[in-house]
Amino acid sequence: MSENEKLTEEIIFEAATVVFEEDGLSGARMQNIADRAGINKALLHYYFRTKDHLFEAVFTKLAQKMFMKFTPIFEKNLSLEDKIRFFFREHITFMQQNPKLPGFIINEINHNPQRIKKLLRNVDFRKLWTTIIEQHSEELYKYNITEETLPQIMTTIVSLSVFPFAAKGIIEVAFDNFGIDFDKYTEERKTFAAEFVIKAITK
Amino acid sequence: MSENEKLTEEIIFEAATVVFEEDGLSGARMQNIADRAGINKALLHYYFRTKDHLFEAVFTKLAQKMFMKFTPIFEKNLSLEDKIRFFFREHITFMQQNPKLPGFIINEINHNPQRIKKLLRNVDFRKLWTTIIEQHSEELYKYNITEETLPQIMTTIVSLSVFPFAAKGIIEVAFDNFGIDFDKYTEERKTFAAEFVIKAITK
DNA sequence: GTCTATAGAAGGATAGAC
DNA sequence: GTCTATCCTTCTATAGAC
Repeated sequence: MSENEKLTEEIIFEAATVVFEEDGLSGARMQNIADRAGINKALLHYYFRTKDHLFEAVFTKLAQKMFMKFTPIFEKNLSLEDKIRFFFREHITFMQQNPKLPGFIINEINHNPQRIKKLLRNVDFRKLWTTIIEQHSEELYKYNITEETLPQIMTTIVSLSVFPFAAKGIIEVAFDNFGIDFDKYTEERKTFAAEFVIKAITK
Repeated sequence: MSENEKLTEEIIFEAATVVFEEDGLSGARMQNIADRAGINKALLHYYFRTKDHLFEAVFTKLAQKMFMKFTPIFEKNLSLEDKIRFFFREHITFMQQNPKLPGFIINEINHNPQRIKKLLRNVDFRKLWTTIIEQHSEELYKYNITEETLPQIMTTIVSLSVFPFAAKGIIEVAFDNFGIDFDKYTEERKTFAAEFVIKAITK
């Protein structure tokens, strides 16, 4: 694979990323991707054979990028409260840089749940949870967290972080009426969401 | 308009609702809608002229259905805490019956923000908020709610309610690993989310 | 490896019979 | 009001020259 070939493939991939994120699989047009990459439509097929192949490559890369952002939680040597603060700060910062990613991934998975099954089949969620429990066993008595409330709390944390970006289109319009700026809102959300959760789970 | 015409139009509308909710505007096929309605493709055009017209009708109806669920909050004569409980109970119940609606609306608005502007242009958000403030002025000293934290709290409440349904595809797969049932989870969420918010905002 | 030209399929829309 | 047949555009994909 020559230097030049590598380059072209990457240019196509990046153009495809933008177009798929914007329009989704069914709404995206190969012509649009070719135009954005500054090359011919036929070249797309030369490098990626079909639209589905190209989409699959883009989706896998983006989904991994998104989900990888969750893993530092299981590694960091921080108190539970600082982990919550760390998560919201890092995750929201990431989405500020990729605001269309949450909506894109959620939508494509809803349209084709198989995609996520394939992607997450190697992830042992239970083991991750055991890790968390063991890391924080000594401080857990302080919080309203049990085996039963865990799913609620986990989804709550993700909801608070991801939803504003997934529903960006609606929220921006609603905020218009209050004269609120979306970027300022997401910046404030990093600390608001963290303290909100900590307050709620502290006994 | 005869009785029969009314009926056909409704059958088409309902078929279109199912297909658009499932596949989105760009993914939906007129043939698919016709098949589901048990009629011919040409009839779709007879009643709704174009695919866009048909979609517009369906989207408007569904979006109104969704947003109407927020309004009782401003009417009910309940304490603030009971309003929060009422909201989660009613709103989640509604989405249990329409689980694909949140993802559909969010996605279509992200693809075309104009849609929601048109729909919400008559809603005076500021007036609604003033109403809330006035209704609960005497009890507000109990809570960590100010003009500045209001947008955060409002979006937090909606996030906790809507996100699990918008991201249903992902959450169900993640829950598989824990042996958790999505329906049981959403049922529990009605009270969990309410108490979580109340705990967090109470001084 | 990259282009032009075009095949071939799919899907939205319409004409016209009944 | 409903159907069959078909038009016409759009889009994915490929053939073939360079």
